[in-house]
Amino acid sequence: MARPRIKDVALRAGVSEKTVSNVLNDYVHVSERTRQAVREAIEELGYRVNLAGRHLRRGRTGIIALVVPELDIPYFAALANQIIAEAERNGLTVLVHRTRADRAHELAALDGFNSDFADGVILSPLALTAADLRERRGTLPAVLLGEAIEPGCADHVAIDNVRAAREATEHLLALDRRRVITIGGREAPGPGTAETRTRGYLAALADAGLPHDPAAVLPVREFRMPDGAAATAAALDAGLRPDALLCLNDQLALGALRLLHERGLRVPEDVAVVGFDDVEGGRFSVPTLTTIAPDTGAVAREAMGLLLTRIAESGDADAEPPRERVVPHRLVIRESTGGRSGTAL
Amino acid sequence: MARPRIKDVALRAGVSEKTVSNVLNDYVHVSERTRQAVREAIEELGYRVNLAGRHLRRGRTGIIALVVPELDIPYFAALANQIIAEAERNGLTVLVHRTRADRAHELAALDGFNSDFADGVILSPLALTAADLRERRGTLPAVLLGEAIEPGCADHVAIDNVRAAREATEHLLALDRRRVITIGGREAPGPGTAETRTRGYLAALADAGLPHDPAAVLPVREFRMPDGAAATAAALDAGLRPDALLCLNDQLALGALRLLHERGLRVPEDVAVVGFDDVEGGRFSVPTLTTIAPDTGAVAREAMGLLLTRIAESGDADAEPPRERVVPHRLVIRESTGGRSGTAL
DNA sequence: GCTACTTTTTACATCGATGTACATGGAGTG
DNA sequence: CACTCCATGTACATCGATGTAAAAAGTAGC
Repeated sequence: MARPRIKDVALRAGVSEKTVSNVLNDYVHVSERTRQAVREAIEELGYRVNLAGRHLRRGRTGIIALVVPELDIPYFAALANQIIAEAERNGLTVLVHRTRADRAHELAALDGFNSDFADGVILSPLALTAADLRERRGTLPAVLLGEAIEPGCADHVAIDNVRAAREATEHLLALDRRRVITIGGREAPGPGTAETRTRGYLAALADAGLPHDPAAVLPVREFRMPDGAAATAAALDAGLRPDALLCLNDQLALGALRLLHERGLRVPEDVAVVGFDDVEGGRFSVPTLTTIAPDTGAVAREAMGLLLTRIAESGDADAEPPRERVVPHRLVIRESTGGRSGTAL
Repeated sequence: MARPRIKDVALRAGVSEKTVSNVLNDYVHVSERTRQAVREAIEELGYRVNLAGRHLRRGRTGIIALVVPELDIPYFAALANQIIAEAERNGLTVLVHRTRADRAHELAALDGFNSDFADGVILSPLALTAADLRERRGTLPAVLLGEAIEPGCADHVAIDNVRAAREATEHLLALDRRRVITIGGREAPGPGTAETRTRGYLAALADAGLPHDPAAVLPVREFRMPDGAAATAAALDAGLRPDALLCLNDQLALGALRLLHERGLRVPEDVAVVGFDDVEGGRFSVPTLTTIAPDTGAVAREAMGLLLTRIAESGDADAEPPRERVVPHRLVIRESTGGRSGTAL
């Protein structure tokens, strides 16, 4: 038999369709007797609400879109996992899109182009500009992660990247490293992860009274292992003799570790290495990886919280101004900077 | 102004709503003039179809659900990435759920309980039984990945796990290793990944005329790095003196590599290590990891293909019987079994 | 027993797009 | 020129659930 409709349930329970709907939605003024009867009818028919109908009527889907550059970058995978868990906790479902770090895709995400079903978006942008955000026409509730495009443009959750990079660099300097280079850095104004972390790095150098060599900031195309290895190779081949690498994420760092190994350089004796993100791979690498560990659970929670508020507000003219949430991070010291030779167990 | 409806477009273009709908759906019999007029009106109003309405009317959402144990296991993350890409290519959107390897969650996924929106499901089960599948009442089109629950229960895509494990084991035996143990193995009948791969391992041992020590098959709770490290530690502590490890996925292998390093065992000189999945981490580990590389692109393509066919068929009484697709794999030999010291670049 | 409430239930319109079935009009045919 | 035929366009019902407004049923007070 075809899937039962609310009408079938109503018929069977001997009440009106609206009453069934009321039971489904836990409306208060339904007598216990009726409620029971409806429940039974639902049970007997194996009825389940048709979300299409509900959606059309209510204008909400209970789906949120999560938009990340690529899902096979462990940090984003872990984040997605957390966000899905968090969504589940709130009775929501997560639709995942990837942007491949493409500006057009990111813009489309904000305007809800591919996520027409979504009540809101959590976006991890890499290529958006502040102007993009200001000109944004869509009104889809959105929360940005990571990149701090510009304060006040949209709800935003991230760690304090400048401070984190500064702390990581200070840690390296405290180990008496003096030739610290940055893999994945980009010396430029702007809100990007690369830029903000580079600023933290430069600030730490300046504080320590160390000269700054522009050649020590090595940009990469993507934040993946091959890029980390390639950039490190390029640095060595260019004659830089770093005694420490500040890698702007763990993937870059793991790539760098591998390359240093291939070049016969010992970590941390010859070169110390730090990463960002605290992915699982860095807890089992040889050597294990010192890293800045953001509280991703907090990122997911805050992002979801902000988004839910936005969704609830949507339609209100008196919506709150954009909110900023800074989540905590900490420096986890492991073997790659001389930390205690941790056991994997 | 409120979001425009099809009605507004019709009004503006001076045609009927249906005509607008026809233009939207590329219906053939619309004169070029009318088509243009409608297009302009759409443009001017910034109209976009409301998927809720369309969904209700059509009964299809263009959303498919992808259900995996956890998204932060690199293999599943990579797979998800591929599937999302494949879905995009077909104009579909992917909803992601996690089961945490929980049978109830997996069942719910098959019945579409949390994926009510989805036109179909791609499920990577870990805990389902053949009985579950046979008793399945839901009619949501579904494709299973990986575990070969039982031939003929549902559409299914996987590599030939038995053969793959056999090849990997033969590779180790060809290196004159005689004490090969299996991390993550499970000696039992059944269709699970652990079970099938273990069978391949045992078959290779038998073929080589080697005795089989039940203690050499070490089950794990999860297929993650910590479990690999723990199981390896347990094996060593139990007095096994393996000269090769067949790890049933790369995460286990990477965990094992780390632990072997901690115990001062050299890879591959003292112990050779093989994994499954060919995740990126194994291409940059020290040493790099020999592994069985499934063609995940093919997995994604086949799964999507099967699912689309199923969705197209759904409703037909004369649906095809369950289909099986075996995708190719290959053994990639790297340093952990003495392969050429590959460069990371 | 009647009024004045409140609680419970119902009929109906509605959300937005599209399928059905039919009306229209112009081209082609004998 | 009447007539078929087909391309084009339209009115209306429909998908399934729920908000609105109002009817029906119940309760209390006098």
